[in-house]
Amino acid sequence: MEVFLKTVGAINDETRLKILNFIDSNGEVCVCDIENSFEMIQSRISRHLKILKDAGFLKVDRRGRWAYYSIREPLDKFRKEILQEISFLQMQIPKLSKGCKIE
Amino acid sequence: MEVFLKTVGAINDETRLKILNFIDSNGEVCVCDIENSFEMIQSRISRHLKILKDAGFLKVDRRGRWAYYSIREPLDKFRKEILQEISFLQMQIPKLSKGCKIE
DNA sequence: ATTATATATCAAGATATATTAATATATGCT
DNA sequence: AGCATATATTAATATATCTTGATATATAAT
Repeated sequence: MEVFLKTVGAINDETRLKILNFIDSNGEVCVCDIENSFEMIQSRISRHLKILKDAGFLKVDRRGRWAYYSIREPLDKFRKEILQEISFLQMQIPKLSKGCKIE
Repeated sequence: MEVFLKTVGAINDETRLKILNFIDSNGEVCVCDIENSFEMIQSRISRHLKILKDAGFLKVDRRGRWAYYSIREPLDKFRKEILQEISFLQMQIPKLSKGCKIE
C-alpha cells in the first residue's frame, strides 16, 4: 500500500510527468541538462528527481561531478504501463539543451 | 494530461483505494452501506465517491432514494490495470454491512 | 588551499487536498 | 403537508505538497 501510494504520488504532478517523459524520450540525461532544458531552478528539479527515483521510476548513476538519471531497468509491468500511458499524453516537453558548463 | 492527473489523483489516497477495492470486491453497493461498513461520516464517503466517479472509475445508478455505485463498464485498459494492481495490495477492507434503515 | 561547478537538502511561505460539521436537496411514507 | 431517510454540497479547519531561496556537500581544476 505504502509503495503503491508512493508510486502513484510520484506521477500525480505535472512537472514530474514532464520530467519523466523527458527522460523516457531522451534516455540518460544529467541534472544540469534537465535543469537547463526545463528552465527551472536546480532545487526544484533535484527534488522531483528524488521523488521519481524513490518511487522506482528512475535510477541515478554518479560519474565525476555529474549525476545521470535514466529510467530504471528492469521496470515492472505496472510502471511500464504508466510510462506508456504518459507517452500517449503527447505532452509538450522541452527539447534537450545542454546545461553543464564543462563537459 | 488533465484527465490523467485526475485519474491518478483519485487513487492517490488510502481511503479511496479502500473504497474502490471494496466496490470492486462487492459489486454494486449503495452509499449507506459503504458509510456503514467503513464507519465514516456520510459527507466524507460522498466526497470520495464523487472523486472516484469523476475520475472514471465508478458509475452511479440512482434508484428510489438510494444511490448505487459500481465499477464503470466498460473500463479502459489503464484503469483495469490500476484496479488489478490495487487488488494485489491485499488491503484490509471492511466486510459489507448494510446501513440503510429501510430496504 | 581556493575557487567554480554540480547536486542535494532544509526552512518558510504558498497552494492544494482532506476532514468535519452544518446545510441543502430529493425521495418516500403517513 | 409534514417527517424521516438518503445523498450532495458548502464552509472552516487541518494536513500535505510544491516552490523558492539559502545553505551544505562533493568533485574537479588552478
